[in-house]
Amino acid sequence: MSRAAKEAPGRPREFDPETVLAKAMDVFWDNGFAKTTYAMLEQETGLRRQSLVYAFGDKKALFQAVLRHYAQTRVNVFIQELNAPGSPLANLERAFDSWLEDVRRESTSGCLFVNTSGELGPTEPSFAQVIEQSTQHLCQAFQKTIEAGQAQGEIISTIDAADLAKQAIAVGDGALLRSRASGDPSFAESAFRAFLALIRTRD
Amino acid sequence: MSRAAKEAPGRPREFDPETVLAKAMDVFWDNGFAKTTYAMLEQETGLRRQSLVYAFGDKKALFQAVLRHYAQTRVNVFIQELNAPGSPLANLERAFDSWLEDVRRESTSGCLFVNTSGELGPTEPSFAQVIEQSTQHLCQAFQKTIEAGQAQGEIISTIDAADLAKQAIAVGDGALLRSRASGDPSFAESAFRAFLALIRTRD
DNA sequence: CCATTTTATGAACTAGAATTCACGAATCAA
DNA sequence: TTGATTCGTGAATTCTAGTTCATAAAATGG
Repeated sequence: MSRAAKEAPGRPREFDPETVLAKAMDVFWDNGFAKTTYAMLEQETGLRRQSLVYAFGDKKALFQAVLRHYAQTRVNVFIQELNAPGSPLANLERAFDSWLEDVRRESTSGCLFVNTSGELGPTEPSFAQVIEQSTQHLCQAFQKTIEAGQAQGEIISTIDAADLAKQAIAVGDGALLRSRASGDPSFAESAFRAFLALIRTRD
Repeated sequence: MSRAAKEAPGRPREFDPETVLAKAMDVFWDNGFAKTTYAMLEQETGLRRQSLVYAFGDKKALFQAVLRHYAQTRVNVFIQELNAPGSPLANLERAFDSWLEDVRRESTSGCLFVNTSGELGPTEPSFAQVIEQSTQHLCQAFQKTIEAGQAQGEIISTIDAADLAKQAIAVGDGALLRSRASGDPSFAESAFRAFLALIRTRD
């Protein structure tokens, strides 16, 4: 991964792109795409706007890189939590719990993909595509975990796992959205609690 | 409602505010708050920008009026569907069906409140308040319907109705968001189908 | 040491959009 | 008819924000 870091011809860049991307992500996450200005990005990253443009392209290209960074960090670790060994139902509970932790820590941030989908919808295909692809991966991970839970008898098996997976994502997205808008984590807590109780097999 | 329309001192306005508000709502609904320009609003409403400013105030005030109009029309008819006489479960199904119809007809619109929450979150309290209040009304309507269904034995009663109501809203919001982003109604169809199947009592 | 290439910086440019100004038009009261 | 009040219209204004230009700095290769 870290090869070919020496033989560059010109002046070496003085920053780590991943680190800068992470900082930029926070700015976009807090403010959305339209309301984020280069002045904010300069403030947070410490770079001048032209350096950002040079390294990542214009504002849209930068945001696209940010979305990919979000998918590779946030969403993928979430997927790994779902794929952990052990009880599938427990994995689901832990996944929702980690969402709740985010909501409790900084309730006004929500999910970057949810916020972006709400702000821009399908109007910017380059953004929508990144989000769509990552969401499908997440959906598959949910489905796989749910199917495993159904096979083990932990999760109700009278309902199609693919439908349940989509419902899980819908609940997560909706709850994060509402919690962000209201600044109150209790909405997400209620919704998640109800969902987990519903899919558990009765005994 | 339509009293006191004659005794105005000056020149009478040449348009119906409600009609104009409905047209403006469509523009904001399609484009979001930031991306909507006065040029678009002029195009759609037929009014000049200064007439809009004079009648409704600046852009934020206009959008606030639009949000209230949305609550009074769209959301309130939805609530009435939930409150209809007859089977509570059937009312729930009909309510979700009417959401689906919207998604199928114009899949890229979604819900104005969801889109706005995603775009602006809590940064504009005057917007967030209108949305929050309307959402609470909707939540109460869901809860009431669910409680009635539980009393009649149609709906599973081992889970708190308040939690279920929040989950219903989360599913609706999330599914509308995703369907808008992808342009595909099938996500909402799956999520709704799973939710309705889950809350129905097994027999 | 010189040519080349890439990066950093400051300033200028440009476009778009919300707001405001000034004036004409329409209605009512007296 | 006149004055007061509100509404409609077109243009000007002002400001913000993304993009681009020109130049300096720092590395590599021969």
